[in-house]
Amino acid sequence: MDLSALSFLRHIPLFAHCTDEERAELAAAAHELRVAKGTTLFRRGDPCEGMHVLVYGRVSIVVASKSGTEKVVELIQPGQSFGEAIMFLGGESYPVSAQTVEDALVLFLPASAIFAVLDRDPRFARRMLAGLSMRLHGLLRDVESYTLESASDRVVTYLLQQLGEAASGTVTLPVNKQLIASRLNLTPETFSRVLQRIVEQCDVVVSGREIHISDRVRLAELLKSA
Amino acid sequence: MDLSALSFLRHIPLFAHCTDEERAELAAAAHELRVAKGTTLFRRGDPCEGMHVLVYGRVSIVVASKSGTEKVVELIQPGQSFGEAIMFLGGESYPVSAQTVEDALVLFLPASAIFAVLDRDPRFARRMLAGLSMRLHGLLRDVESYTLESASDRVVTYLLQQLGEAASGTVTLPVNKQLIASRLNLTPETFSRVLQRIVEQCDVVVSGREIHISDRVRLAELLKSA
DNA sequence: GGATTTTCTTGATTTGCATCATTCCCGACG
DNA sequence: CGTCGGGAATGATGCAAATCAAGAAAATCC
Repeated sequence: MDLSALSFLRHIPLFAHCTDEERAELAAAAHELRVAKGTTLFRRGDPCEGMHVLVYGRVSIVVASKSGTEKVVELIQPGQSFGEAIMFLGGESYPVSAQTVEDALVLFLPASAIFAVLDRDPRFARRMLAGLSMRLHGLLRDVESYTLESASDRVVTYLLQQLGEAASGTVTLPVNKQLIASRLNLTPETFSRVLQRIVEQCDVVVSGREIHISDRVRLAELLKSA
Repeated sequence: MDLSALSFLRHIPLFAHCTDEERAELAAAAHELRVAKGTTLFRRGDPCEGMHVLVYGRVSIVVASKSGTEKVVELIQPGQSFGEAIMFLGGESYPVSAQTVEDALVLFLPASAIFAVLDRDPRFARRMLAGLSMRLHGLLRDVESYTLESASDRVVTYLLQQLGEAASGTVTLPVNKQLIASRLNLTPETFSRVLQRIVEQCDVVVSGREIHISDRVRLAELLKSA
């Protein structure tokens, strides 16, 4: 158990620059969770006693309104950590729920272990601060797109972002379209229609979760019309 | 200059538990900015070389879309810090702009000074992590309300939050209604109409920026109808 | 391989909020 | 004192996206 956790940690950006002893210490305290698709790792209101790191699989972070509707606020990819922020607040319970979208391997790191390393290694503290800052930055971008971009702008922005720097290429949606739609704060219906419009106007081809973009610039044109 | 900065820092939560030497060190490096209402402290794209702390006055953090519309993402109150997150990312430029809404006094703390203290005091690192986490939590709540609450729910939620625990009382809007509306992601017109409906249905009285709420529960009722 | 469930698409209709356009209010200031 | 100007209220209209309602297409299961 600890052995594999140890080797995983080495490949997680947040822990990549830790010393071997630090990683060993963390690995010793870690719990490996091998969980099936659809498992809830924690739900809103649960006490938070540590942080999670996703090794493989996908995890969705969702908020639920009292009217029952759920919304994906974040899709966690392998290598990403989640739940740190609540841990640092101390004594707070989770404001969101986390569930696996596929079979997954998750490491759970107890708060005590993290704090122990944190107190003794300022470089780890810096990395942690940078990690939280990046998360914050991401959420800010989300707020920005939710509040002042239109539905189709959000889809285009998302595709361009997934495409990265490349002028053309194929974007593979990490999860099914419903979840992507929720992540972009639109209904599956709207997402479908927007995608269709993009296909018509920007010679983009969609087959299943694969989206082939032949010209990045052509796609970006759609944003200008605003 | 340094003398007053020193005494200010003692009253800022983030620095309240620092040692006197640490605060002295920070104060020595700090710049005091006394700025008039309407001053831009930084704008999107500017390089980030440190963090800001608001001593008095109000500061609005805004994002701007390419179509020219601006949106308030956060209203900074005295005692709050802002701009740390970008500092920790290192070498990034601001994704938002900050401007004063009233005459204000702002402390600017260069990154080097913060990092110096950070590297030597793990307790300060923890406080900083907690601070960022709280910010993150706040943004998450914003995302939640933008995406799954209606306009009137957002207003009610805001009022209840400002009211705090009290069963009744007066909420004073920190800035004018246009900015509050923007902060809640609605137009001034809609804000006005929603307020009016609240006045009619929940015996709430509005006079200028003062909002008298006679019964918290009565106000909260409006949320249930969803 | 066919049946059943889930996911995705497509169409018709509704609606909440923005937008546009006035008007009203109140403090500032000559 | 009047008038000017930004902030706020109110009314009429438009529109983007949600909702409702079926189908079509995949994926999953026996």
